[in-house]
Amino acid sequence: MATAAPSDLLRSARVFHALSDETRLAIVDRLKGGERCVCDLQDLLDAAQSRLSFHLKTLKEAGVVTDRKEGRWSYYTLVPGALEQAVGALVEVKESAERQGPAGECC
Amino acid sequence: MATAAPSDLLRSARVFHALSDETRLAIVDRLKGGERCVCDLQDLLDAAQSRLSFHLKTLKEAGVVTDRKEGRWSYYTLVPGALEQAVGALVEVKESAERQGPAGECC
DNA sequence: CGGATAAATCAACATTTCTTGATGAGCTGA
DNA sequence: TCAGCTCATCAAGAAATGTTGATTTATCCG
Repeated sequence: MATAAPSDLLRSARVFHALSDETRLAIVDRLKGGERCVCDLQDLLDAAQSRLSFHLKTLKEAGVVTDRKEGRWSYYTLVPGALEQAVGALVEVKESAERQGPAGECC
Repeated sequence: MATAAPSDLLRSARVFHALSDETRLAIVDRLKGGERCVCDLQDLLDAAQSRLSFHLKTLKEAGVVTDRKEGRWSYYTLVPGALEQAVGALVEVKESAERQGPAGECC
């Protein structure tokens, strides 16, 4: 119910943005099964290599995934704890929506 | 763990996109306190009227909020149930990230 | 060494998204 | 009826985003 701090909103917005693209959501969905290399994702998602690289970079910058190099491969995984805040914010909104006591008068 | 159906991803992506903007997230945050008219949000967020209208439309199209007209005012509220799916998807990813059993070999 | 492979990066382009200021539509109250 | 208010919509422009097809870097193996 209390309104969130602006910096929290900003951080959540970043995560939501990372998840706002269908391709990225598909990537994340695959990573639920564990670590994957880019070439693997390429096959699974039937996406061009540079396209995948672009989206992985976006996810990484949002802190949702990390990578690890091994030989000529890059492996990506979900970052534990990355979604804490976003989940919290989302659940709060969801619960408020369900409470829906017609609230604070206005105008 | 099971990978999500494409249509689910698409729907979640729509919601995440709605929440991927700081202004919209601030709007939603205000609506947690209950129904608000546009003019009220305008004051609370210090945002130009047409800008607010634009973002409210985006949120409405994503199914996150609805509006109700009364006289010359429009009141917006959170839609109960709108976030079910997105919360579910997000929580699944979060939990997978925490399980992080180094999974299915690759390449 | 030299060819092949994995993946990041770049350049160019199209598309989408956001912002601002103006205009228009509907309601209200004097 | 008319002035004023709330709000949606439009038009124009700026900025961000996503796609594609090179090119580049690093690694591996023959």
